[in-house]
Amino acid sequence: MKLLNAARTVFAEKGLDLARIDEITERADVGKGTFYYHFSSKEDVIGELIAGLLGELVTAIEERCAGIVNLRDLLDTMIGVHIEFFSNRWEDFVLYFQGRAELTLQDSYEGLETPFLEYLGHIEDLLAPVIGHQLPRPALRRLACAVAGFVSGYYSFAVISPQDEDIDETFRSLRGAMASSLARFITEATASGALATGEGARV
Amino acid sequence: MKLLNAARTVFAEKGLDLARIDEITERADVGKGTFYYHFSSKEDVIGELIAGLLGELVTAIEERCAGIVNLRDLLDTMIGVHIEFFSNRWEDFVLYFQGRAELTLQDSYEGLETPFLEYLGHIEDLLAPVIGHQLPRPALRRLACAVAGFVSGYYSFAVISPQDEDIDETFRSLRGAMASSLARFITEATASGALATGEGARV
DNA sequence: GTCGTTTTCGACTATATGGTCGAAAACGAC
DNA sequence: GTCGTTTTCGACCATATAGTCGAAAACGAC
Repeated sequence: MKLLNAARTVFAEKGLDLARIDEITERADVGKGTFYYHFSSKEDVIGELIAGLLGELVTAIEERCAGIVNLRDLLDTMIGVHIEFFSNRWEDFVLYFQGRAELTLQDSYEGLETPFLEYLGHIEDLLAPVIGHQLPRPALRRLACAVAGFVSGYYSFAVISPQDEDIDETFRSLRGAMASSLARFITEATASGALATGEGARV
Repeated sequence: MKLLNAARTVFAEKGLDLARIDEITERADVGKGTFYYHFSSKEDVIGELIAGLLGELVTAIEERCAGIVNLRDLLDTMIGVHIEFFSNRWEDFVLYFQGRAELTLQDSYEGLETPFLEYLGHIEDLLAPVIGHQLPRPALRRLACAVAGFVSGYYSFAVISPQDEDIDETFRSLRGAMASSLARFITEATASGALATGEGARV
């Protein structure tokens, strides 16, 4: 929809908080009333946008990762899906990242947390059967966090490097090394009992 | 200073954009005029806060990493410094993360980029002599991005996991595995020529 | 204790912006 | 073409908040 697209653009440009409804409606070339006819508030659009985005991402992950039984392959594919997904969708990456940043705050936008937790949940579900050991939920969650965090962490930092314009290309070239190292990371962390021990920390 | 501390707290609570000057001055228990006597604007405090934070972090990194010649040890120490630094400094981590999120936007706060680039620069300078191969600057930058991104990426995601309250503890337990895998990541990426090749992508 | 300087104060201004609302257009069934 | 429903419109309201400013307090040198 015209409004959602305009919103996506403006949010990616100004950030969730500083984006103005007026600017969204202007870009979408509709009256302000139209906006409030379709959405109940600013929070509402943000929620819809992020939920849609993560929904798509999850679908892509599920589709491409189904049936993979090898940890390294799974991670490689997962990373690959992220890269391909965000490739040429810069606005969506910013949205994803901004949404995540909101979550570190005390009062983030209503309903932002749920889609992110679902997203993590799906990653966990894919990881679980492929990892040798039987892991408790919280440990799995930590691994899912590591996977998602590593990918977006690198991506987000690479971004502020001005001389390096073709991030996707660069990222793709690092993908293999990253998948291997993540797989080893998981294998080692699991085997060493670091995760099982962390268990006692507070689960 | 009272004002800086109040500002830090409020920014970490509400986010850079939504934090109100009024709330900062109230918390600091000073008049509004006092704020504007010390800082020229909201941007000004943000800049000062982030620059101070990253300066401290860089100092800590330099101190602890000086003289380490082994890649794995260097990474382990680097990660360790980050963990220790942000341990019990939740507000500062949020600030760091929010600041980074701002950088993905078109018009981020004036002067936020510089301290982050300096921070990356220091990481690069430590990494460079320890890596076997001679790498071009942009490739080094990518590695620095990976290190910083991985650490904060995991940290930030782990945060939204509600059942897992002792993040620092958990993180500490994963530290070893992470350092090894990052070291391998770098070694492999360098050896495989992925970074050198990425060179052609746009350097 | 006086006087110049530094620092503090909070009422006030200017403005920006989320959200409302009643009227009008567009649509579509008949 | 008429009438009820859906959708659009943008002027308008209420409010929040960054930043100003003139006056007063605090300080400190002598």
